[in-house]
Amino acid sequence: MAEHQHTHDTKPLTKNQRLVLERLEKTDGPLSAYSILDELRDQGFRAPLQVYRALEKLVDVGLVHRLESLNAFVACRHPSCQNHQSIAFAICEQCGSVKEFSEARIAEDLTSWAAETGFMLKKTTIELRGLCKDCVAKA
Amino acid sequence: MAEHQHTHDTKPLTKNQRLVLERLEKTDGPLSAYSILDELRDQGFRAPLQVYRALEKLVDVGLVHRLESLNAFVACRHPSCQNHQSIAFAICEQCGSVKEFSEARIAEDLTSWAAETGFMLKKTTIELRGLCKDCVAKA
DNA sequence: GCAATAGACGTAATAGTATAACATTAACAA
DNA sequence: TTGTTAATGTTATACTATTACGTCTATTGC
Repeated sequence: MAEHQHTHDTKPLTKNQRLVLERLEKTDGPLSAYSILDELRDQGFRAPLQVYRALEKLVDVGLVHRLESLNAFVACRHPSCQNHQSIAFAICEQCGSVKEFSEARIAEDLTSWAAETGFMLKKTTIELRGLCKDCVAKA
Repeated sequence: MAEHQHTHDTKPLTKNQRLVLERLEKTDGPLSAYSILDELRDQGFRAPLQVYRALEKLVDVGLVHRLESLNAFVACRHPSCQNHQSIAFAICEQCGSVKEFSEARIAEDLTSWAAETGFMLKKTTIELRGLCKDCVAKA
């Protein structure tokens, strides 16, 4: 399924992929596939599959990340994301903001755990839930 | 069958909670809420909410974990799980097995990231996808 | 040029996951 | 008993995702 080879990916985005990506990039936070669909009806989107197909490609090439714990998607905010094996997300339960980060030590720890265990690691999902700095300050 | 001991869990499980937990404990792998429902129809289960309500409580007290990337649930295999802030799961994409583990260093890394960032961490989701040792050997 | 092919797209239908809303029953204290 | 709370039962619905199939278009090979 998902090959993380977007360094070699030169093919341009299709129209639908571009529309979905632009919608995500304009939004400061995660969007569900169906809310993307609703926001793209004016551009001719009619069915979920148009969104899901675009998302699949965008996630493949690393321009979009899927947040498993939210069933939602965010545009990648990381300049040239391809070197980070282990991307993590901090999701604020108050304001919904999502902060993407990448810690080398965490990636190393998971890699060494996999090596010790004999697990062939393909992909990691790391999602933190809590309150962002701003929302902590307000509380 | 061993009794689980949770520090903050004094109330005994209700009938539905016990049935759902037993079903998960008998199964070597994750189950979706709806497959639990199907398997408990003989015990009188009729509607998804009976399963979801039981699962919510079981997850709360730590007897069951939710796998976000699978929309599925597993019984906790960890003796006295309450001390592990950062539980992680390695999911085999070939055979579906799930290995639960807990690495102190990862928890420390995430905690220190949160401290530096001002993020008030409530819960972490760490899910690894790949091939387990056995499936790598077979390939 | 012109099939043949492959990929993106459109559309309808359906499968799978989760919760809202409300009625009923059980447990139990005043 | 009666009032209260928690758990349960039930129906309906919302939300998320995929299957199946048909069309269109761009490219490839002849």
